Amino acid sequence: MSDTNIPVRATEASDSREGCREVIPTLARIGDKWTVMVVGSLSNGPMRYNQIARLIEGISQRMLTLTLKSLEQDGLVSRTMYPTIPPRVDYELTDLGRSLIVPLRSLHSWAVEHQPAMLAAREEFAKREQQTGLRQTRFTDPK
Amino acid sequence: MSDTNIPVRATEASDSREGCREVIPTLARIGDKWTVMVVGSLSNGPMRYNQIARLIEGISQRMLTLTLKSLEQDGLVSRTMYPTIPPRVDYELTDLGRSLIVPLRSLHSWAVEHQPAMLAAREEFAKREQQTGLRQTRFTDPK
DNA sequence: CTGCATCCACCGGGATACTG
DNA sequence: CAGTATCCCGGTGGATGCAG
Repeated sequence: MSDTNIPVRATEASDSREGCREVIPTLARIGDKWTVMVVGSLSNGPMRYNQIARLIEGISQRMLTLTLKSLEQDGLVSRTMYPTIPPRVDYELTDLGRSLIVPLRSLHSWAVEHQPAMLAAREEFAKREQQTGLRQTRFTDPK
Repeated sequence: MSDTNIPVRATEASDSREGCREVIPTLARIGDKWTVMVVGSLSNGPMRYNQIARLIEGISQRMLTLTLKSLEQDGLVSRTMYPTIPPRVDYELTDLGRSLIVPLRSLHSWAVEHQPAMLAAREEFAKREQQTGLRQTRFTDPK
C-alpha cells in the first residue's frame, strides 16, 4: 500500500479547497473595515446618516455613502427616507444583515483570543529576522 | 408612552461598537482573498511552495510569497526548508493557523447559505434603480 | 524549485466643493 | 441634513527578470 507522495485526505480535500473559493466573493463584499464598522454600528438599531458618520469617526462621506449603498444592494441594510425638511434617512439592518452578525461575532472572538499570540509571533519573527540577517543572503548590493 | 427616538439597547451598545474595532486589524490581516485561499489549501496538510501555487491558480509568485511570509510572521504558518538540490520548502498550518479555520467555517456557512439571497437582492435593487432612474435626481449634467 | 527585486498600471479611498 | 462629483495621491498587486 502507500502510494508515491500525495497524502491528501481526499474526503475533506475538495470541501476545504472548493469551500474557500465560495467565501471569497462574500469576504470581498463584507470583509472590508468600513462594512464591518457600519454593520457593527447598526447592530444597535436603526440610525441616521450623520449619526453613523459621527459614530465611526474617520470615515469619509464618500466611503460611508458607498458602503451603505452596497450594503443596501446586497439586501443587508434597508434605507428609509422621510421627505421632510430637513430630510431624514434611516438605515437599519435587515434580517439578512442581522444574520451576518453571527459569523462576525465568531471572527471577533477569534480576534480577541488570538491577537496577543499573533503580536507575540510578530515580535519573535522580527528577532529571528535580525539574527539571520547577520549572515543574510544578499545577492544584489543594497542600493 | 414611548419616548422621543432613542431605542438603543445600551446594554450591548458599546459591546457591538467597540467590539467591531477589534476585528478590524485581524480582518485586515487574514481577510484578503489570498490569505483565505492559502489557509484553505493548507488545511489539508503541509504543502510545498509550487503545490500551493498550482492549486490556487491565479495567484502570482509575488502574492504567494508575500502572503506566506505574512502568515509566517503572524505565526499562522510554519515554514520548513530542506537544503537539498533542488531545494524544497514545506508550509504547514500551526495550531494557531488551524484555529482560524473555525471562524472561517462560520463565514463559509453564512456565505453558502445567504449568497442566493444577496444575489437576489442585487437584481431586485437593479430593477428599482431603473424604475426610479426615470425620474432620477440629476443635479449636474452628465458630461 | 524557491524566492527576492524592480517597474508599472490600476483603483481604493481621502479631501474638497457643490446641490436639493 | 444627506448626499453627489471631481481631483489626486499612495498602496496593491501583476509581469518580468535574475539569483541561490
